[in-house]
Amino acid sequence: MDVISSAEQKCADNGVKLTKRRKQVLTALVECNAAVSAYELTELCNQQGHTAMPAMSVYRILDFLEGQSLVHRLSTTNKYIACSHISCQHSHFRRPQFLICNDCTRVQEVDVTSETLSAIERVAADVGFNLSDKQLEVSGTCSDCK
Amino acid sequence: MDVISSAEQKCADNGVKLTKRRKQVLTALVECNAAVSAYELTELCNQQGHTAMPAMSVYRILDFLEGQSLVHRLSTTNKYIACSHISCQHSHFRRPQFLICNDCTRVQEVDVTSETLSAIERVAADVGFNLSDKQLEVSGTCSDCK
DNA sequence: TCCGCCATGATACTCTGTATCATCACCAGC
DNA sequence: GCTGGTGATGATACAGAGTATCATGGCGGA
Repeated sequence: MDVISSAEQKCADNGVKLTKRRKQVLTALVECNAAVSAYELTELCNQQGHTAMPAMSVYRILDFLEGQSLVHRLSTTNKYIACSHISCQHSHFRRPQFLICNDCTRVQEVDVTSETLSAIERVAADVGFNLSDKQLEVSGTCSDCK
Repeated sequence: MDVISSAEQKCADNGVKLTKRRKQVLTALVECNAAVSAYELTELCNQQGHTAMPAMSVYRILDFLEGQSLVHRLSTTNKYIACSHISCQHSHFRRPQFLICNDCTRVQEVDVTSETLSAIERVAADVGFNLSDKQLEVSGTCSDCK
């Protein structure tokens, strides 16, 4: 079962539809296999595109896909990547951690270990801070680039 | 010794100057005691302002101040805060961790514990990733807002 | 078939950040 | 004091990112 079919299934389970346009955006993002900005993604869609994809739609569709946990938004770089776990039964109850390569912009999605999380929570708790559910983003150099 | 004088001293030690304009920006940022965008800061400067402060200058000056570790840039929100340690002898050899309150936008700057850092490094190393020197930013709710 | 709802199209706008060149202030050397 | 160089600032224009708003289109249910 390919990625898009899995995504379609997940949407159906949630009672929403993965329309043609949404598929087109998700497909482009999956295929480019990197973190891209909304405008870069617009361009990608338009390259393979039959009908023009306006940037406005890409933003809306990315919001939708993010809500379905099919894509992730990296707030440090304002870019988007396809979730690594579309085809599996992985749930996002643990906060994801993104390793962003400074050289090739490739992004690796890993799970934060409970060890990491509790270490961060402890530091936060010391100053009376409650963590919300946001993800962790750290940058560095990936195995290919070093 | 007040914050601005300390900042001036640190700049002098590095052989650079904290000019009148730079002081003005730093003062505004210290006084507002929150994370603000470059344009918000521009407005703040212009409110108390004698002579108009162009946004362009604020960007340049923020770059400068960041280079001197007098301010920090939060990349998840594209905002800036004054460093909490201007008046003390704190060095930034450890990576700072920022706790960002979703409600009041107040930001708490704490040191990453070596425990946290090594936990994250271990996860990264598992997938062949070398961390660079960037800071950690997590969001949540501060003690005043909960 | 008609209506309503949601997705998409289209346009305009704001906010953020950068590039570029002109001007100014300050210091060194004469 | 004058002059020239250097770094800081001023001013303008532009590129990029994201939002607001209203119009249009397609699909399912009554």
